[in-house]
Amino acid sequence: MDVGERVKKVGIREVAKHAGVSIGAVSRILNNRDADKFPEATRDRVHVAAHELGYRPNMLARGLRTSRTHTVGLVTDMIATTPYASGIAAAAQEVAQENGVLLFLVNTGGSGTIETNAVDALLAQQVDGFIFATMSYREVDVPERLPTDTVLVNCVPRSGHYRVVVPDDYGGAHTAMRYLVEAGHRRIAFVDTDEKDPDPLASQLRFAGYRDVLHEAGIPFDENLVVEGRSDSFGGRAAVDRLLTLPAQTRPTAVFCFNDRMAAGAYIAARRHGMQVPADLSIVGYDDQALIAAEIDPGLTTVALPHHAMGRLAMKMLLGIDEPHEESLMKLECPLIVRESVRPLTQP
Amino acid sequence: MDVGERVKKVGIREVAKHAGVSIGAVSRILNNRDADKFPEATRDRVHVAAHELGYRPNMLARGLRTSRTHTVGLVTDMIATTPYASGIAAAAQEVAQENGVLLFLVNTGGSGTIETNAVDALLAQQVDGFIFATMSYREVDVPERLPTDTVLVNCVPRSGHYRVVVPDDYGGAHTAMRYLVEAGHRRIAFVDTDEKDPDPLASQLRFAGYRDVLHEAGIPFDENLVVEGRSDSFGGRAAVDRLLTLPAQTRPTAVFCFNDRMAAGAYIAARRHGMQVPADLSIVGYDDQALIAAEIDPGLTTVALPHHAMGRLAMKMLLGIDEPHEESLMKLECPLIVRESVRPLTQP
DNA sequence: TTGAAAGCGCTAACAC
DNA sequence: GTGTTAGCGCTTTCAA
Repeated sequence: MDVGERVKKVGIREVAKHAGVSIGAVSRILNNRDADKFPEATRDRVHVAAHELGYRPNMLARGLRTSRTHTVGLVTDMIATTPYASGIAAAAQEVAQENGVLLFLVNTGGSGTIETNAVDALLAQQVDGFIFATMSYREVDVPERLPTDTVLVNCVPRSGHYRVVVPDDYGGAHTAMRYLVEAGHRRIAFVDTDEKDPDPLASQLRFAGYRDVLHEAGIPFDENLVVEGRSDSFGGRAAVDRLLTLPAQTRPTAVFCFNDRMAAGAYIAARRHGMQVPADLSIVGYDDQALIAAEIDPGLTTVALPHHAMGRLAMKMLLGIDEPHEESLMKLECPLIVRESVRPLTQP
Repeated sequence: MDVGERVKKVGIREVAKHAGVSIGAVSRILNNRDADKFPEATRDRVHVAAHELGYRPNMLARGLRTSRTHTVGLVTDMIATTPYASGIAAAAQEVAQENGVLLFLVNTGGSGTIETNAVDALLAQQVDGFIFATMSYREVDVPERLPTDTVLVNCVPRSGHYRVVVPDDYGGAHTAMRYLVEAGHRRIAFVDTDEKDPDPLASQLRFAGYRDVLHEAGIPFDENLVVEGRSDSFGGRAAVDRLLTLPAQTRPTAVFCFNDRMAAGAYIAARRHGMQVPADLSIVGYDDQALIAAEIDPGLTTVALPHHAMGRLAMKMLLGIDEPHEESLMKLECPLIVRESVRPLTQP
């Protein structure tokens, strides 16, 4: 298909001939393996020859010989249309690149068979390691044959022992709720997702943070203030709509939403009820979702998910850089991003 | 680092011994290379042995021998936080998977040196081919050493000849504008991006569609109705804000926005001016951006970018499936997605 | 200080 | 029908 423009493959052999040394010498000099034992003249000749010929080592051959391919596999259950966690992959790739490692990316869409096949294919390519990441923070059945030195991101294994990198959702929710309580809010609703199928750790932890802050602040828990809906703006809107039809005395002054999409729905519901955000209703989200949180009006105060940090850390752990992490469970902070959707409440 | 649980590598040799045949026979039987010349009994023995031993071919060795690795490299300028075009990568990966090919993903962030290094690294891994994709539709300087059989997605090469897959932005804009004109609008604004740095083909083509429909409909072009801003909701809001302070007679009844983020800003501006969408202002976006277009209130009528289709097609072209595409420039349709942000205008 | 040679696991050409 | 063998391009041990 090509018109022969693909340069005739130059291998170590041509370099050796060109430099007038043996191929063994070339290999050792180019790889700095006791290269200092060669006189500088020889080393230069080799380097020059390699450069002139445009020599590029064949990583297949090297990998076959050394059984290290400088490739890693990242398998995720991410779905095409979900920009959610693509930051994880991007960050992992970034670190890989910084270390001369190439990343195989496989999207399984969550299918177990595809996962297994992907792992097998990757294993056949002799990858040096795996990262297994999920879109939402949950418990997972780890695919068969996934090596035990794999790093899991955004999920915990239902069985077996792996290194794991997860967001501190409990802490994030706790911070957000304290922010609301300290702003004087006492009737705070929790707008949860109703998608409880694959053990939704995120939802549980965020709810726990909600409940505990209430308790710590001596605010009685009111189950009427916990509502559920689909985890998108429609679900958020419907759920908050229900909240806002409550009698004025029991109606919340603030809502803490499971995620930013639901929070966006909360804005819509509030508007439909003739309420201003944050004047009449304060709203806090979760995720710091690009294209939503910052761009909505008014800017949404929310908790950021450390996708980038998780991706980077996972790859570093896998590549064995930055050793200090002896923990095998890394919980990363979810910082509160303060924008304009919460207003301090003067105590009634 | 592992506790030796990594099963002792079983190669073709063990399978041969186990089945009582030679390694050549195993290779040919397992690869169906004139496997029919072997009696069924032998073939079975080999298959059984391979299965029992959990044999997995080493793709490095195979690749070294056959010089086909069943891997392809996808290099993009995508930025971590931009979910924009991740659909391209997901779709490409999907097709790769369907064909037993593994995808190397490299994010360059647009840096030329990183691009070049990525291409070299990928070449060293002996990938079978490349896809080069950009986040926004524009002209690009193709990285050095990128093979000429690479498929470009969402961009056209400034020089050289490559197969290219791009969205039909002119057509999309044309469709959207006709929709507006047919709804009776005559004062239609174009809210363009002001980011003209890397030749913004998208912007040029969408503007051309805008201008041409106006002309075809006999509507005079009014330069006051073309405004620019940053291509996010803030820019859209500011630009539309300017539009809405125009005197009532010249104020637009509809705005066609460069993208959905700007359209979201247009909603905000309208609201701030006490106007309803679409009652007082009709809005059309571009991109059909996930998490925005469908979830905003009211739902945004917009033009969808065929990211998924582009990714699939590009990979198919690269892998040589679906041959009928003799064209080397594939322009993919951008369908209009009708939601609720446009209202028919009764002619004044 | 350098070269020769033995493989890494596989495929393909050639024997038998 | 099946076995043998020569590499693919590289690293690495052992000799010289």
